[in-house]
Amino acid sequence: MTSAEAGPRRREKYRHGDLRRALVEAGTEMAREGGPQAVVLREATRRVGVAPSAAYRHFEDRRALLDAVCSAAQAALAVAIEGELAGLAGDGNPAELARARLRGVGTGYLRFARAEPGLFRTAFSASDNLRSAASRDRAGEGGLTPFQLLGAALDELVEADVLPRERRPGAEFLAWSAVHGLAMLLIDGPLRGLEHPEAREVGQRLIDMVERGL
Amino acid sequence: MTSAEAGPRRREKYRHGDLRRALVEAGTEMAREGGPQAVVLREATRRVGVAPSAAYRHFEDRRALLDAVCSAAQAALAVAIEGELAGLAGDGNPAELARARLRGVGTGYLRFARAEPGLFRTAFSASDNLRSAASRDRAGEGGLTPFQLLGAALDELVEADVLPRERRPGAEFLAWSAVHGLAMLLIDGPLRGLEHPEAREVGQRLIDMVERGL
DNA sequence: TCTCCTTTGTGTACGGTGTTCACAATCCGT
DNA sequence: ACGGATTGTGAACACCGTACACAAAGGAGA
Repeated sequence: MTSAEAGPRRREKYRHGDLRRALVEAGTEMAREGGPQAVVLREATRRVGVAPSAAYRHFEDRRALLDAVCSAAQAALAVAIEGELAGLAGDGNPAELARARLRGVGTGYLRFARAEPGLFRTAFSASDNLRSAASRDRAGEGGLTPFQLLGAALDELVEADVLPRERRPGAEFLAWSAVHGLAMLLIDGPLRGLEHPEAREVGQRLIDMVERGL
Repeated sequence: MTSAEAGPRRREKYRHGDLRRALVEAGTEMAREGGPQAVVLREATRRVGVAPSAAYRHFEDRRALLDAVCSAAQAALAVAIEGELAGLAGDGNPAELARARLRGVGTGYLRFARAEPGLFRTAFSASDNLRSAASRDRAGEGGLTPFQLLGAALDELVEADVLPRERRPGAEFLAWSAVHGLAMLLIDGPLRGLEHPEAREVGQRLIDMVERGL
């Protein structure tokens, strides 16, 4: 008990314990509120209660922090898609189930984009991040990234004989393009402000187009 | 001739003449090099040779400058699409020409995205800008914005009896979604670095999907 | 032509940001 | 218990967007 008088309360622990995770969580919250632009290194350290330079013990860059947040956002998207898929029950017909699962990936994707626009934009903020899309911390509970979930749904479609096998290679890029583009239109573009029923309808219509045209 | 000795050469004209346009041009060049993030107000004034605060005589905000650059980028995109369309000659069959024109809009869009990724990203940087997409300074030589060019192509498709009239309303959003999404994949996403022949092929395949599924 | 007002660019200043670096506190293996 | 590696601190730098008072230039009316 050297100095227990009314000095400014000492920090409980000099070491934080898990500063890296805390910073990513703070950054994720900021991304949720304002997109990738809003994840500000100094603000993150402020929220965690730590000096700005402390972040550099765990991230080389602001960009590195943003990449971690980006991964977290992609994982959240994967979880949303998994949630959409979980409610699907096969009524015996495997072809119909496979189709429903592909639609589920699309609607889950769009639902997440509208529910969490900040996180969604962050998940796809430009960087070298998206190159290796197959990483554990970009995945959901099942261990699959959003991209891999889409690929799996397409594989099931082939297995159920509804998508010709020769059309399978590269099909994920076509489907992904369509849904991702619509998501952008809905949150940033001219379709912003479309309310739930209309947004849902145009989403379903787009997925119809993909199903028909794939 | 009050002070014509060896003083530091006076600025030729105190008034710049057309500072606003000069700033937009500088900003556009920076956007071309590094996307929307790279259009920095101070740097623009530096390139033009003017004090930073001078910009505020012509733009309320950095955001206002960026919006102007964004409009210029959209106009450039419109010109690129028009260029793609200009090479098309009808071989008598109006249905085939209409189809070719729709494809032209898509390939022009994708070509521009790959040729000018910085400008492309800037053209669709998130803001209130995209809401009123119909403005003269977002248009090409023909006075139509990229969005309106797509709409016109779809109208021709209806006129040529290849797209059923009841499917026309809202179709631009479906087509735009697909092409825009692919553009994003090609410049920022997992398809980055795809070279010309492959990129062109996946583009054509996507447009096939749209044509079939619309 | 002179004067006065409006427009447009200047200089300075403030707060915020990312980043660096020497230093201090803590933890951990020996 | 000790000594080195790890992790957080504080001060500093350069840069950014923005605000404000001031000065230079131009134009309208006498």
